[in-house]
Amino acid sequence: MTKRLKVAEILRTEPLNTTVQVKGWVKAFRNNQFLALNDGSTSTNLQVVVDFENTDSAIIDRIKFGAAIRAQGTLIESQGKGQKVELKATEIEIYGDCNPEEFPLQPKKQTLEFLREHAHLRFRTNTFAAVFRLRHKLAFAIHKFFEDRGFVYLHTPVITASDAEGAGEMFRVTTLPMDNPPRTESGEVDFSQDFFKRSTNLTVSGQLEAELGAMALGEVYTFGPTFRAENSNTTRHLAEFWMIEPEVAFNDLQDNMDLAENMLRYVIQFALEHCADDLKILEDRLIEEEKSKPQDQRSDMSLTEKLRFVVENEFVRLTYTEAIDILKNSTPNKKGKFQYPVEGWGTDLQSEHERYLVEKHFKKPVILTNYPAEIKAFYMRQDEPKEGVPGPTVSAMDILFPGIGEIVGGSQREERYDKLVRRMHEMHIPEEELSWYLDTRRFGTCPHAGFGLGFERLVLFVTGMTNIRDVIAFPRYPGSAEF
RNA sequence: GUCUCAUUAGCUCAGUUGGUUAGAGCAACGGACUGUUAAUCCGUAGGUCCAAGGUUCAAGUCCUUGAUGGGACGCCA
Repeated sequence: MTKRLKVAEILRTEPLNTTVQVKGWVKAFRNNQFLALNDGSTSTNLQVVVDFENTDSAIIDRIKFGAAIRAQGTLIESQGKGQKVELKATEIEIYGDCNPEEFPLQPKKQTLEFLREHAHLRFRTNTFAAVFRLRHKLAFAIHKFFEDRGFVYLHTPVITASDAEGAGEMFRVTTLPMDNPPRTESGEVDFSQDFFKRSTNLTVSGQLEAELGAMALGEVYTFGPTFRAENSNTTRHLAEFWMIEPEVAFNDLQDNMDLAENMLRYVIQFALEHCADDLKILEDRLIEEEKSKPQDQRSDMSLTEKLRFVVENEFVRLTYTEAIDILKNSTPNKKGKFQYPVEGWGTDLQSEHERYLVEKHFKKPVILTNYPAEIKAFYMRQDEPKEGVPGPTVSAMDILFPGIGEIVGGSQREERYDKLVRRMHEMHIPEEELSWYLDTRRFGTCPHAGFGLGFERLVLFVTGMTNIRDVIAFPRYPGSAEF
């Protein structure tokens, strides 16, 4: 019995003149003879040469695009150009037929929009196979990065009772009957009769729980699904996405920036080292896609050049106040080219402003820090007043990437109990609901910092895909929860 | 949620100022060829022109409403 080998292993070890067995799916069948076989282990296909004169024609007829087959024979040096080795098949077995008249995919270019509507089949295309192998490697690289640095992977709950985090609209979790829920005397839904005896939601962030872990384990991170019920319809938002949230005791804002920047550079470097084949597929796809764009809208770097550039160059770090100055004096602002003119200090930056800073002014990733307290979350550490800064700021940081915008959002946390509680009152956040969170500040509080990284946004950047719905297997967004 | 563009064959798209029988490339199918690599050559089949209403002698084409999809913006990761 010949052991089955994966295509990736065959191409790596090239066991010439031995009998090998492969199993996979037909990607092409030319000339009744040349079968391109892919088993998912690599983007490269194995050429299987079928002896059509000595193979049952009933079998030959069933070798169709998409069919699952087994092939066995001798691995030889390729007699043709285009590949080093090929399998001279003596046995072909069909596991699963694939009727070309019914199969939605075709051996030709298909648009991402079409494939999105057939998301259950799109793994079978070169592009999506490459995207999902890369997604896996990036997830692995993130775990390795933190493991190598002594972090503890903390699993924070998916169902939470807190609705005070303020990160966005939440999906409610309940087992109460929707048509006739129990009501209190005042007529409100009586959640004390619900499964958890209180109102619960899907988590919008594991940060607050991660902070609890960091207060004893020192360095923790979360990596799990996160849910936002915002009605966001963009190429960079999902209702269900995966987020990585490190939280580190005794780190300040500078440490936090270093950690985020090192992590991003590490995982991108990891992809460059371990996913060259898949990156090549995606790079070629991008070049092909950009051919239809006018010259001035094409990127001046290829995908891998862009990734190398990020790995080799330090991110630019500047404060919100400095960014406002640059934007105020920028050519587009003076010429009235911004849809939202930069008027003064204190308002949030629009995405056109972020894009200008990253893509035009600095032309590299940018870390913006020390935002106005007004526009940021309650738990961010309040800065000391500083000359030249018009209002109170917090030790926040956002990392902006070209083409993606905000990929990381984080801060040094407010560890001072009094200041934190005062801020919660100002922002009308009920203290009693977060008493467990405030306990961290009451018992052995310490400076600490953390951030959230949107995993799909990272995958977007590394794969060069442009719609976030194409880097998660089964995307959830307003009006869509298919599959 | 707002704005905007689109919807014609399995896919990607043409379709003129409203006018006879709606076209192409690719894919599929049949055949030829048999060392191909986006194979090639010959042939065949394939249409509720998104839906409903309206204008008109006449609507794929114009108008209204809706559905679906793309993009931009806002919210953010």
